[in-house]
Amino acid sequence: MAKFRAGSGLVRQGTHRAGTAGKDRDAPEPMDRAAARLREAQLRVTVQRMAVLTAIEELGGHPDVEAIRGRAQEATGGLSLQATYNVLRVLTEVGLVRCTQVTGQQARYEAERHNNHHHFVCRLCGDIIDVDCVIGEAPCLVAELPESYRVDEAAVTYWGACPRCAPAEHG
Amino acid sequence: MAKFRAGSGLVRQGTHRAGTAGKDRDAPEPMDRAAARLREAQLRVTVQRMAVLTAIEELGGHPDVEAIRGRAQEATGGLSLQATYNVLRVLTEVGLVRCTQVTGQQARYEAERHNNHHHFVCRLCGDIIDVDCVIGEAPCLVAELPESYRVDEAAVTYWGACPRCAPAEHG
DNA sequence: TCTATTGTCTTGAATGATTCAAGTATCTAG
DNA sequence: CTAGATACTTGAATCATTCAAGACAATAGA
Repeated sequence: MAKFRAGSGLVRQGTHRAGTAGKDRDAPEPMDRAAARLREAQLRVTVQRMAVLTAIEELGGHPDVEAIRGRAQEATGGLSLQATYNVLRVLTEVGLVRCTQVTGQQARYEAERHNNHHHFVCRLCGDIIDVDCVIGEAPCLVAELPESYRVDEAAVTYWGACPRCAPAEHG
Repeated sequence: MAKFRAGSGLVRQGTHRAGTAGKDRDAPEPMDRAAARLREAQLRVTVQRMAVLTAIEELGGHPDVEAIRGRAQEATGGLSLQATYNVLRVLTEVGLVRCTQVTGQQARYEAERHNNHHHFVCRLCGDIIDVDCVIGEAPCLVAELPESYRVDEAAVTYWGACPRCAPAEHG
């Protein structure tokens, strides 16, 4: 869990005092990618943002805020809950991460991969799993709605029991 | 807003002191239907449950807890928030009403009509509108999931801007 | 490299929907 | 009509999320 700081690594930027820390020489690859992503999105590059973005990518799946914060703290040494929320909101706004909020659960996040997938939610354990859309790019978008409705997204959520919980469901 | 009580009306039940109030002789039709529905569902018939069920049906659309309580209070004269939640949970459990919870909004309820429809959600005003499924009974249920996953429902949510909000969206 | 400006982070408190708990009132079977 | 079970009321608690003010850091410009 190598800690890192905002300006470190291959970042070509006004401030170019490379190796300030001296100990994070071999860690930075994913962090630098995160920094590049942030710049592309016109966002300020901060330790917290890099840590959160990297945490989501490395955790995989659909972690919640607490899990993301926990992972990000390993890299930053301390990340406030508020900052976690702030960063997640910003990252979601610019489309770097995707927020999925399921009935009665807290928000969950995942790295945006632009592959138009949907979600399976286990009613028992609450786990969320990606499901590729078999119908195509925009699945059920052929809704019978008047033209006056602007539809920009169709989200499909499958409900059921996952393999681990399905056996226990018998009763 | 005629108030009513549990045993009133055409209810054939142990307690048969009809006309206790004497003023709600012509109102009871929807309430009695509610009472019948509750009994069919093996639930105890209470003023609060009848009022909530009737409120949801008469309100139409997708009212939230507060709206339902407000309407139900007109009939009961006073319905606690807790009771509203309790009743809604029970009614949902037995399938008399359907709960729809959308990202970041409070829960909304609608009368269950068993017609397999989906929802359009306006990103701006949060309004929810029913959308009939064009593909058929079980729309996108052909998910590419391993057999070990038990899928029992596929919910499609369309996101966009409703007619009232769409014009304001132009920036 | 240094400084100013702007935006972000931290801390602590507030919000709001929902739920828990204890006591009272009501429903239903007998 | 009574007993027992269940539901309702009141009041407090929970939990994710947000608001607000001050401390701090990142970027642009000198």
